[in-house]
Amino acid sequence: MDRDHAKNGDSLSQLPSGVALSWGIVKPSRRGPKGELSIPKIVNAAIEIADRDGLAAVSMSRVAQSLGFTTMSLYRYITSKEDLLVLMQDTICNIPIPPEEAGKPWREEMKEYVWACVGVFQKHPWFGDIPITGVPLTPGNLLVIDWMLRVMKDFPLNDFEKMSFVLLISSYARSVGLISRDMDSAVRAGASPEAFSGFGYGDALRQLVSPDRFPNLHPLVQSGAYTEEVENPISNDLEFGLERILDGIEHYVNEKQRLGRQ
Amino acid sequence: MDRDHAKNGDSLSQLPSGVALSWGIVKPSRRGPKGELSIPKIVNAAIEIADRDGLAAVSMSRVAQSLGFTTMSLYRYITSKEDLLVLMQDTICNIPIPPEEAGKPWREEMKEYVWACVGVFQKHPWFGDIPITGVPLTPGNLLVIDWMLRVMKDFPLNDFEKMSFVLLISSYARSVGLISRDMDSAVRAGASPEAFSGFGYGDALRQLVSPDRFPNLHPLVQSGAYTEEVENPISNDLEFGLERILDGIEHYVNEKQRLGRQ
DNA sequence: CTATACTGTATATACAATATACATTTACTG
DNA sequence: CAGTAAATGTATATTGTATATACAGTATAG
Repeated sequence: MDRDHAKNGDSLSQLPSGVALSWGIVKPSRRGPKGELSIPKIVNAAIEIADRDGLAAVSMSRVAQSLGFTTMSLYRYITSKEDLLVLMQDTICNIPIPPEEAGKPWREEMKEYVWACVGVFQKHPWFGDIPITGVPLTPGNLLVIDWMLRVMKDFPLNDFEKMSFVLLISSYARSVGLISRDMDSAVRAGASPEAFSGFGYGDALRQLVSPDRFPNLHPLVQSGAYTEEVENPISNDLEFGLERILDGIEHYVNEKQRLGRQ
Repeated sequence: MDRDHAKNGDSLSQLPSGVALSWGIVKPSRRGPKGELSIPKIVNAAIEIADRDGLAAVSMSRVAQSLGFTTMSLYRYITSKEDLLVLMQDTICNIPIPPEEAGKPWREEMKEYVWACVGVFQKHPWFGDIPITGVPLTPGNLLVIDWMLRVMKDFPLNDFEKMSFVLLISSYARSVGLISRDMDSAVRAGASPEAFSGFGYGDALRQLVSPDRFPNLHPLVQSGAYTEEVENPISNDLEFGLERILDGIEHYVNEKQRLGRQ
């Protein structure tokens, strides 16, 4: 038991400090004044600033200032700015997970997941600016993975196949989220009345993308299809890609089931 | 023609300055001393630094220093650090594109593309740290898109469907590239002999991921499948996902062809 | 030849993250 | 209850960042 305890303490303390904080691992303080600040207060203040002015606006001094404290006071709660970013990320990823429902089609639920992720990107455009450092380790992220595993509970697949699908879907969700976000911000920026037809870089590309150097891209640039100057609402575009991925998953599961039966 | 000229200048100069530079758009200097520096020299120096010490190590002063010039000299060639990042990105994306080959299966070629992208991430791990600001606009990126359109030349699809597929494949390539990169760096970091079995965060997660809060993830964490402590080489994992996407594309193309024939 | 435009540089500004030392406040221990 | 240990928030300083500005030198066009 002693060894167990030591081992436990060790393996937990080997976690990146931000990850440890996200799990609520803090050494309890027995003496000294009660902290006036708190990690949630700091994280929420940072999120508010990022929502309003972007991730670049989140500096330790700005966060502290918005709370009425000095810059260095924050370092009594987190060890570095990196911690803060981890905590911000985990906080906004904590989306409500729909309760298990008996006959719900798995395709619907995976779509629900992707659009929920996109929603996070739209609510918090800075989300995509936080670099991914590795495998998800924080509780908010893991709850979402747990959800996706629940969806695939009855698939005739092993754990690794399921994890591959989680990876596939979540990668696509991130991509879609980033694109949606950029689209949103472009719309917000180009909402001025005259900026409609000549907006974007279509004209410039039409000069630069020559038919000899870019034989296959050239017609798409000329027609304006590349720069989306013509119909084709992007939401359909992203849904379209998702349907292809789900088709691919479905095909694999069916094939596996077929092989299992015979 | 006058108006044309004016319009041309306008639309080109509306491009982000880094993008303009990537197309070689610079106002030619007629007087004054010849520049000792040049954009390629600056960009290559920056790439070297990033390759060696990561993107964070690329500062204007460090780049200038490595070239034997002062920080501010760089601003005679680029307008901001953002330009430099755009140029770095475009430079390393300029991968050799295989010549068109008659009977080559499209699936093979798409895989070739994805692994080529992954190669870029492995050669230049900082690639994934450069945020994507929007639609690709620089020549290196567009050449790759041209390649993918070439692969789909004979697909019975319209331009938008093809662009959707380009988006789908390139998004996945980026995801795979990021993961491969992180894997590589983890291997490099954990290559020390004792770091094999206890390496990573498996032990910590086994304590934190409780069966009641994470009913579906719990068994994967316990078995070590989640933290990859057990077999399952990730290269197969990523190939696996790609095959699913290609299955989804194939399924769609077949369906479309079938509908077209009847 | 000279005015012009361009080069590289020196200096300065305004931030950034964070290390360190300190006064203050609290609560556990004897 | 007293005293000590620990924790908090702050002030200050260090180092590093991007970049604005002004300037001295240089090569070219007229």
